[in-house]
Order: sequence, then structure tokens, then C-alpha cells
Amino acid sequence: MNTLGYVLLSIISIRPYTGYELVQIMAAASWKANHSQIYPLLSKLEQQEMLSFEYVEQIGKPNKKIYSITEKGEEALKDWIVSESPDPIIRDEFMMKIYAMKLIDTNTAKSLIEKRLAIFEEKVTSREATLQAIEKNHQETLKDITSKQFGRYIFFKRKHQMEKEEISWCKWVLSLIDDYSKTKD
Amino acid sequence: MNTLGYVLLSIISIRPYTGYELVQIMAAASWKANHSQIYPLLSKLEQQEMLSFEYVEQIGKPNKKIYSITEKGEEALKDWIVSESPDPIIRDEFMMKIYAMKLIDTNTAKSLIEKRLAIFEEKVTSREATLQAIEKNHQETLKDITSKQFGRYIFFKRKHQMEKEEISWCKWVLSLIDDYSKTKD
DNA sequence: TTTGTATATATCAATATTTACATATGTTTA
DNA sequence: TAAACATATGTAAATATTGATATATACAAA
Repeated sequence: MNTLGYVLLSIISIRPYTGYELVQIMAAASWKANHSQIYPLLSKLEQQEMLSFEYVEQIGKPNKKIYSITEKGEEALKDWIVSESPDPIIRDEFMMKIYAMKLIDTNTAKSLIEKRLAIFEEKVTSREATLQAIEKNHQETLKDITSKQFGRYIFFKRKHQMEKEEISWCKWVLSLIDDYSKTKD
Repeated sequence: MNTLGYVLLSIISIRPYTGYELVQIMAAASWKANHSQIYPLLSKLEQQEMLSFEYVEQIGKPNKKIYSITEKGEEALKDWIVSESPDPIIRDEFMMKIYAMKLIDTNTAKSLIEKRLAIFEEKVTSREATLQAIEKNHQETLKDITSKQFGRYIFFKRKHQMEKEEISWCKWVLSLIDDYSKTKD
């Protein structure tokens, strides 16, 4: 099995999901995976008996397959969890553009960073809504590190923290740009 | 040209580099790219006249090609910089394992997080060495946002901040684990 | 003395990921 | 009222990425 397969098992271990939902969960986790990758992989995992699915017929909406983890899947997942984790891969085009910032003029640079700031402010808003929902619905179990929600909760907390830091970094860079502009007057 | 091509142009826009050095720079930027990807791409960029290289013969070491950006490369790079940036992709296996943390026992979880903490403490140490070197060698130009070092400097500052935050998150999770362990006594 | 590491580049095969094509219905927006 | 969007799954082709093999020298460690 490949890494994405284990990642899907990890998410489904919390509760059953459809492929459609998994695409969105992966995107929210910044691990973008297209449905063209997710659907065939779920089929494969089902054939390998790591997952099972329930076919749900719907009216007014397309039918769906709700995947659950099997015992075999859980065992495979456990082995993966305790295995060595490679260094995280961060492919952030914006940050790589920053590297060559001196090539563009100050106003353009400023507006690029302002845009980044706005994007992350939106991310923080929606992340906070998710966190508040978890805190509201699972308040008693959040201190129970063996609860199903715990892992998901601390995961989102880390994402939230990261997004907040991006905002403060953007503001810091904007202040440097402003300081520089003043000395040029 | 593909995204990695632009990223290489971005780095080379600061100063000329060899393919070998670029592999290491990419790794330090968490954008891992193997030499099997870098070398053919540099050749292609040279053929497209985005880059030029100087062949340097060495004694006791293999010969090398030092790539510099051309005017054409710089124009292409500028266009890329002002284009829309897709959302960052973060493929962090450790964080996806955290999702399913409840499957493993408390002590195993604790040691996984301690290991993550140790890895990031090392990252911070080496990042701080890099930052101090930049601050020492370019102290006058660091406030000049049009200097070549500025982009690289604020890039590394962001990486440093991110790594520090990872450490504080690990410590927070460890404290939650300890609190839970106490309530279980 | 052999094995591993650092320096340096190159290519091939295997795998993973992205982009495009395909289908179908209900709701929302211009 | 037509176009876009959300729900839902699927496949095929193109592209990107990883892992392996290849070559060569110097140096350090086992």
C-alpha cells in the first residue's frame, strides 16, 4: 500500500466517510488529492479488505459508498503509525516566489503579501469554526487522549496555529516594506 | 515550464548554483526534489535559454556546472511571481498519523511526539545558524527590501517560526498526555 | 581494508499525481 | 433561463516524482 492509502485509513479510522468527503478532508488538511486518485485507491483498499463499504441509495442526489475501516485495515494502520515518518514535504509556491522578491517592485510585492494575508485570514476563520464545533460537541472527551476526537482535535489545533503564524509573518513583512518605503521618502 | 522549473529559477536568481547545491537547498526548504529531477530540468532550462552554465573543472572532486539565470529566465520568473499561487501542499505523514492517535497506547504516542520534538529542535538549531550567518554577513542590506538577500532572509525567518511552533505544539500535546496519565492514577 | 560519506552529474523504470473526459440530478446565481 | 455549483463516482492520458543504477575521486570511520 502507498502513503496516501494509509492516510485515508487514518481518516476513516475516526469514522466512516465517502470518497467525496475524503477529497474535501484532504484539501482542508492541505494534502490535496484529486478524486481521480481517491476513488481508485478506495476500491483497491476495499479489495485488499482494509476497508469495507456500504452502498447508500439517495433521492435527488447521486448514490454513494460509505467506507469503514476493517480490523485488517486497523492493524495495517497501527504498523504504519509506529513506523518512521519522513520529513514533511511543503510545496508552497508563494514562499518560493518570496525568495526572488527583489525582482518585483515594492507595490506589487506588497499586494502579493496582502493577498496571502487575506487568504490565510479566511482559512483561520473557517478553521476556528471547525474547532469550535469540536469543542462544543466533544467537550468532555477532548481531554481523553484515547477518544476518537482527540487526534483530530490536536491536528486541527496545529493547523490553526500554523495559519495564525502565517498571518503574523505577513504583517511583519508588510511592516518591513512600510519602514523601507518611509526611508526612501 | 513546470512549477519546479520556476522554483529553481527563483533560487538561482539570488546567485548561481550547481545542481548538487540546489538539491540541498530544496531539501532545506522542505520542497524535496531528487537529483534525478533536478539535473534533467536544469539541462532543459539551459536549452530553453532560461539558464546558462559555466563548466568548472576541479581537482580531487568531480567537475561541476554552475548555473546562472539569463535575462529571458528572469522575465519568465517575474511573470510567474505575479501569477496566482495555488494553496500550499503539505504532505506531513506524522500529522496524518496523529489523526488516528487513539489506536496506539499512551507511551508509544508519547515517544512518537518526543521524537518529532527532537527532530524539530535540530531543525531550529541549524536554521538559527543559517539566520545568524545571514544577519552577520548582510546586516546593512537586510532592511533593504530590494536587496538580493531580503527574500531569502524573510523566507528563512518564516521557516524558523514554523519550526519553533511545531516544538511548542509538541510540548503542549505532551502536557495533555501527562495530564491525562495523572487522572488515570 | 572495506564500508560509508561527501562531492558531482546522468539516465531509466516504477509509481504517484494532475488534468481532462464522462455521467447524472438538484439548487443557486447571473 | 442559461450557466455555474454542489453532490457523487468513475476512467484514461499526461506529467511529476521517487527509487534505482551508473561513474569517479577523496576522506573518514569501522
